[in-house]
Amino acid sequence: MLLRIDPDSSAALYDQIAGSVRREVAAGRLAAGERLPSARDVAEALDVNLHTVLKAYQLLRDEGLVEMRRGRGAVVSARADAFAELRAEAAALVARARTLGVGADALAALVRTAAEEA
Amino acid sequence: MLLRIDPDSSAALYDQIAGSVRREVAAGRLAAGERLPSARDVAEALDVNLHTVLKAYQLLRDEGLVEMRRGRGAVVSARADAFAELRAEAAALVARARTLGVGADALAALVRTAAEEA
DNA sequence: TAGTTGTTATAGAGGAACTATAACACTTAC
DNA sequence: GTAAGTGTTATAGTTCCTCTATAACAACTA
Repeated sequence: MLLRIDPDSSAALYDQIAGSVRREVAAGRLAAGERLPSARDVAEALDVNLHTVLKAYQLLRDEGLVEMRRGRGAVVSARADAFAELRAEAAALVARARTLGVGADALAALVRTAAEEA
Repeated sequence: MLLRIDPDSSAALYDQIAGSVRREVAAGRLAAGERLPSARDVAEALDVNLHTVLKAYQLLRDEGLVEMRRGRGAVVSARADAFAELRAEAAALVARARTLGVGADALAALVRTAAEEA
């Protein structure tokens, strides 16, 4: 489990943390059923407040990627498998966008727009 | 040109406006070379501040979707054609994600993550 | 020349993000 | 049972972004 954040990024810290977890899941380095490091451990490792990590975890929970219960910690949900499956297709779309001169920001916005239409 | 915003949405107003323009472009209702309505007109129509509209336009410029020059207005760039081409593929990815139980937020985040990796 | 456009500057109100501390409820391991 | 570890909730303060408001400026068009 490698979680990275860039304090100079314009993206919110909790978004960066959530993004790190998604990256691990999509890459298959974090499979369904596995347990995430405790929020307190992550907070200490990244030198960030506990609540910031918890907000990231809750965001992932809202997305259905992890399940959380107090006392037990955060566990990657079964939906993670679907997430990993989508990875290759997402990467293909990114590559295709790149050949057309469309950057990451624009593509992500386009996908979000497409999702809102359906 | 139909620009809509939802004041109750959690999304930033300038993001909603930019999203509206992307939607028009992706749907082919706004083609390369066409001119966007002036920021002042949009601001008045949506009952929003001029700067909020300009921030949306500047965001689209950073994405390469429009070109702006003072006195002349904002014009849809040639890259818009590529944008429209990507629309169908983006929609297909969204549909596939939906069958796997992955929502819009999670998918958009995944695409952004995939883009950052490459 | 007159009108329209994006650009830049300044200032303020409101809300979100992040931090900090503390207590609580549930689970696991001993 | 007890202790340690977990997410959950509460409160409060600081900082930063969003949005508004006003004004002037520079480039283009008719």
